[in-house]
Parts: sequence; structure tokens; C-alpha cells
Amino acid sequence: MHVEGTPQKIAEDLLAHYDVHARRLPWRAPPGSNATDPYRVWLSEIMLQQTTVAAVAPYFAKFTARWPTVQALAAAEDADIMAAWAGLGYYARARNLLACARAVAQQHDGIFPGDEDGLRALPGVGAYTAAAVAAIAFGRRAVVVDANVERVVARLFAIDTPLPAARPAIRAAADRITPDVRAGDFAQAMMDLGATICTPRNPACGICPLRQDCAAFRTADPAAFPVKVAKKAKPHRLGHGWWIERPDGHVWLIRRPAKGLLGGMRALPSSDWSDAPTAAPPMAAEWKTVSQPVGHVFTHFSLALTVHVAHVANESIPPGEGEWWPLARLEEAGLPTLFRRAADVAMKESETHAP
DNA sequence: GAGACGTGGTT
DNA sequence: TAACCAAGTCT
Repeated sequence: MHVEGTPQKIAEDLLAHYDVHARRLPWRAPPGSNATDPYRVWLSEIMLQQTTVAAVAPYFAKFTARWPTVQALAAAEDADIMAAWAGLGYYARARNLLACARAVAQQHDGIFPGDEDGLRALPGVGAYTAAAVAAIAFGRRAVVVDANVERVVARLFAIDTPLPAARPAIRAAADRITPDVRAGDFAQAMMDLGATICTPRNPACGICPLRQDCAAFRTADPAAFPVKVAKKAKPHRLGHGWWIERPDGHVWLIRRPAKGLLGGMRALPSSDWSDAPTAAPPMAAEWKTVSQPVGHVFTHFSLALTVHVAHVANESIPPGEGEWWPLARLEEAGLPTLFRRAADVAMKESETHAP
């Protein structure tokens, strides 16, 4: 009969491994250093929500260079934050980032709350992020449960209840193995383990420091945990985007409504996105249609955006709110990826058919 | 509880 | 190719 790892042994084994193998990441204090800046921890945690380390790294560097403190970030213009976030996705995070920075600057004297409840009350900070910042930045014991921890814990204890129903049991198990000391290291060690060894597919059990503690390791298929229900297929949608260019090198950009998809971001004027979008151009002009639509996959649907190009006079005024943006500085407009790609194909079309 | 909410990399 | 997945939050 195998003796399952005690909670203490699991934490000890994991932290010993972490002491040697911790990933060096830009938002992590160097080994042996206790210098954790809550601002940098918080910023990294927001950026890392549903986003890979590789994608976050350049954005973290850019943000911390431009806005080194929460006060600096709080003083930034909305448009500058949104443009700097462009391409990282989940733009509600950028809106909440600014709201949170301003709340900390104005209501907390620029000092982040040091406990989970205080953090949880801030915009964009949910249960995971509050626990992570409390543990990593403030050394508080907190039960930090993200998708990595869910997977590691489900395997350690062979929890076979499907997600999301398994969440309470997983959380309770995570609570049991969370140590009273080094809570921040423990949380990051669990996430490192999930990201590098206890991966969703083909976990590297052979080099796992917890394999002797792991119930799933003793089954035929450790990767079968956690059990998940199948997701439904994404619908396909169609849409039209309108590239309106002036001979003096400007394009007409709008800003999308603050809420909803790509909310608050600059964009090309576009139709609704549906099975049968309205294809009426925003203004009378000689429109050319780019032959290949821009394909883009969002979280809950995929889109084929047909791009239409028109060259209009310098004096023309498209309908509605918007601004003429200089083509030479298009990168600074901070277009989300869909519209950046639409701009690419539109400009290629303009090149080809220039008068 | 379930759906909205981006993007890019991997399988 | 299509599906799956990533340090989740909000409604």
C-alpha cells in the first residue's frame, strides 16, 4: 500500500525543486532577493490573465519603462493606455488596469492594499489575482488557484469530478497543501510546475518532483486529469470593414464603444458581424473590395472580415465620430489585431491600385 | 452557472 | 484544419 504524500511533504518537495529550477521572469525578484514591488506584481498578474508568458514579456517591459509606478500609470491618458495594450487582448483588462491604478493612487495614497479583501475590491482584481498579489508581493498565506494549480491539484489527488463542478474540492485540496510560510514561492512553484512539467498534454512525470506524492502518476493516464466537459463549437460570422484614405496620407479611424468586444479601442468603421451583415458603405465613394477577407478567431466566434477601400478628397468628411489618422504613424493608433491586419491588406490594395 | 471577452502558439 | 490552451474577471 502506497503512502500518499502528506501536505507538508508536498510543499517541501515542491519548494526544494523551486529553489533550484524557478523560472527567471522579468516580474520576479532575483533569487535570494526580497525586493518585491507590489505594482510590478499586480501589473504582471493582470497581463498574465489568460495570456502566455511569451506574449506578456514585451508589454511588461514597455509598461514598466513608460509608467514605472502606480502613480505614473494613474496619471496616464486613457488613449495612451489602450494603445499600449493593443495586441494583448481582453481589453477590459486595460480599462480596469487604469481604473485600479487611479483607485490605488487616489483612495490608498498610492499604496496597494496588503490583504486579499482589500485587493479583491479593486477593479479587475478577482479571487485569483487578489490571492496571488497577497502571497507574492506581501508574503501573506493565500490559496492561489489558477488553471495550472487546478490541473496540478486535480492530478495530485486524482480528482475525477469534471470541471467546473470540481472547483470546491480542488480549492479545498489546494488549501490543505498551501504552507504557512513562503506562500508566494509556493504559488509560483505550483504555476511553474503546471507550465513546464505538469502540462495539459504529455506531462513530464519522469522529472516531476511530486511524482511520489501524485495519485494520478499511479494511474494509467495522468493527463486524463482534470476531467473537463467538451466545449461547443464556435460559430462563424461575416463582416465588412471600411478603409477610407485621403491623398494626403490619412485614414479615417473611429473609437469603438467603451464596453463589449474590442471596447474602447480604435478601429476601422465596420458593419455588424453576423450571418448576413449589412454591407452598405458608410459614405458614397468608389469602393474597391480586397479579394481575400481577413480571418480572425475570437474567444467565442470566428470572423471573416471583407475589407473595402476608398480614396476620397482631402476635404471629405465621413459620417459620425472619428478622426483622420496619419498613415505614417498608424502603429501608434493602437489598433487591435483584427484591424491591424485589415489595415495591412487595405494598404497593400492601395499600393497595387494607386492612381 | 454560463457566456462574453483576444490573441497566438501547439497539437 | 480545427481544437485546445494560457498566471481570469465581470455580468
